[in-house]
Amino acid sequence: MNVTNLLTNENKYNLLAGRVPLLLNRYLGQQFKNEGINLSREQWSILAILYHTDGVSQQFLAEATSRDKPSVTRLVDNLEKLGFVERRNHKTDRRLNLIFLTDSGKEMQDPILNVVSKTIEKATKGLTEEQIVIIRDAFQIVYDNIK
Amino acid sequence: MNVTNLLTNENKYNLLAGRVPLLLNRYLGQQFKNEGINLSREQWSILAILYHTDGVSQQFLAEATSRDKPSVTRLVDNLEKLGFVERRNHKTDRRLNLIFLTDSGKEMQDPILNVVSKTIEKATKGLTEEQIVIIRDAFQIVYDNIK
DNA sequence: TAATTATAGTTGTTTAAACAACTACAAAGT
DNA sequence: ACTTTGTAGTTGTTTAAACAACTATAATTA
Repeated sequence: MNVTNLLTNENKYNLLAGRVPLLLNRYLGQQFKNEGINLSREQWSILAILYHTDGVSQQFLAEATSRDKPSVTRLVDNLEKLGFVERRNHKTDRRLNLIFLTDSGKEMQDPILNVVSKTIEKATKGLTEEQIVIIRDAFQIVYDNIK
Repeated sequence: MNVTNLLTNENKYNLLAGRVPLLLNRYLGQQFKNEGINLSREQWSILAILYHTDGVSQQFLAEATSRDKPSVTRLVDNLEKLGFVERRNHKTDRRLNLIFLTDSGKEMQDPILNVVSKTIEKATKGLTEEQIVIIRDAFQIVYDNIK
């Protein structure tokens, strides 16, 4: 294929980190609110890990979400205030907090996934699986380049 | 092509608005800092518009960067404090601020574009133009779906 | 012309990201 | 055992995003 210099570096930057992620995050936040779910998109990213693996350390959450430790400390603070998670001490290693879903947090799983599914289905309407797979592979390359 | 359900909706969400944009933005901020450029990535997004079209309204900047008006007010505040832009009154419509680059702001253009180019070249090393074009078209679809 | 509506921008508040500096604890090396 | 190094988490500060509420001005329309 012979595609020559269609995008400047600035265009590429905007493509990879520009308005689409910004809009999608904003849009998800609005959908949560519309459905009466009192949750930020960032808080959801933490809950999403816990729905997969409950009872992990903050360090694990930081790595899994590519955030730094202070960011996770505050997200967990706020999720704890909302009553969705709780910190428990590790049995033997007193440095670790293990983060567990509360019953209330577990009850949120279905409603949250519902909103996320509707949101992403609307957002990706018209995209082929082929496009999505290409994006996935391309983003993996970018991730490896700068991680 | 027959690719069946490779990604869940949650995976798709993370793909479009997840860690890659987060990491790329963080990485660009670090590169600016390394090069002694006292500028946030968000401030750069405003300067980038002005390097293309100097002397536009804050409303224009808001639409061009998909930010809301308060966000632009504060970005312009901070760029003004840094001495890179100035607000001027519109001749006839007293509601409008027109935002102009200062000499100091204009002097930043080359150093900034240098950092952005290096950053994006490192980040996209190994991507084909074909992949980038597919991402561009796919993101346009997503943008139209949720804008 | 006066009232209404729309547009441009600002301010207040909450939540989050990034980074530096810090405390507490565990593990390794001597 | 003691010191050093590494790991886990917190706190302080600055910058930004989102949203609501607000002021000022312009455009519309009754």
